[in-house]
Amino acid sequence: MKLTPIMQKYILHWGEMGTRWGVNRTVAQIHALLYLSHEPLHAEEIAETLEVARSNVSTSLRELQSWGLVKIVHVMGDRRDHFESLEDLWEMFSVIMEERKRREIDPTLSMLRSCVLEGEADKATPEAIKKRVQDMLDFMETFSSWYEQMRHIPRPTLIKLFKLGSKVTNFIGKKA
Amino acid sequence: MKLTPIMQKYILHWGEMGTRWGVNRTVAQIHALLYLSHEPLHAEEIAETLEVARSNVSTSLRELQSWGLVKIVHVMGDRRDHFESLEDLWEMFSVIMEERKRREIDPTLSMLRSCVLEGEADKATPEAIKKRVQDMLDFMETFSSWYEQMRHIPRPTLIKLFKLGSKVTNFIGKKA
DNA sequence: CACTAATTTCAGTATATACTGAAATTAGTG
DNA sequence: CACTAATTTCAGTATATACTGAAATTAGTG
Repeated sequence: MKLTPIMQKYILHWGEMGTRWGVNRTVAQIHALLYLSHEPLHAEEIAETLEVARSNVSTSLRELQSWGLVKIVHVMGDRRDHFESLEDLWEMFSVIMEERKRREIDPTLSMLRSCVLEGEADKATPEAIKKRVQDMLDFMETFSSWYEQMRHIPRPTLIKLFKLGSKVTNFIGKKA
Repeated sequence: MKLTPIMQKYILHWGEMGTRWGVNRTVAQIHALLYLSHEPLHAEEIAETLEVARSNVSTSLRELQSWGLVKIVHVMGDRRDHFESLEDLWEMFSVIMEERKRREIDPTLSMLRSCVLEGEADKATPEAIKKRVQDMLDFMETFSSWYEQMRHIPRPTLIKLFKLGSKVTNFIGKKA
């Protein structure tokens, strides 16, 4: 696939951003490329377009699939696997949130809970420090349960809520 | 400072999480240590506690200060700089959001806008692809303006809003 | 303003991660 | 079921980033 300057700019920037979020450059670039592409691409084409090794593409695609951001499709008369990205951005966003929560927030909550638990019997750790741990746990649990509720709201309602922005406070202002 | 097992567990986990979010391990560990500590620490003590080079601590503290997460305080009768972390977690969270937006989202918005702009005169890029770029821009702008509104809501109202969770939809359900 | 403690800078090195290319494996096809 | 295309695995290498320790700088103190 031949990249136009606009596509190049987009993909390079995305790769750059990826690295800042703990996603490797190639993975982010492939995701960007597949998002832009209006048709599924096969691995060979991705490798040529981004000028990276075929094997690198293979690994990166596997990673993207494990996130649920990319899936395999097949094209009639072609035995190669083709890949396409989620295109709905709300969907994409929610998939990323979900995965990051599962991989990062949940383990952190476990860690915090176990710190609090061990803290009860532990006389070596000053109370002030135990309190900090407890505060962090409370904070993250508030957040986590907020998120848990948000993800069950039907998509259209959620979008409405977002577009409403700070106007929601008009309602709760009266109530609370 | 002597780390108890709980503190150690907390700090090591935090360092680990940091790396997944594009923050280097030592920076994240120092932040965790200062958050836990009920009193400001000087650089030497941080270096000893975490068993890293003094110079590394210096650089990392500078980074944390640039984020606004840590600030210098002075202790009577001691000429060394001491450091303490923000302790309010809502504050900490909002500082991190603010910085990440400034460093990552804003530049991405610029990139997307310039892609859309160049797209107008560009005949090489297929319309379908231009549309994807436009969609991404719209999505991120919705998000960004939502965030912009949220950050102007007074802290207590915001906290109320969070604790309310999905119940907010009760209100908008009737309205929208 | 000389002295010393504290801090920062920076070149060099270590470490972690990304990437390559060849070899091995898997899976379609006649 | 032999053949070949497609894909994956993996050891080796390259690259980016983190970290160290010595030297330079800064800034308090008598």
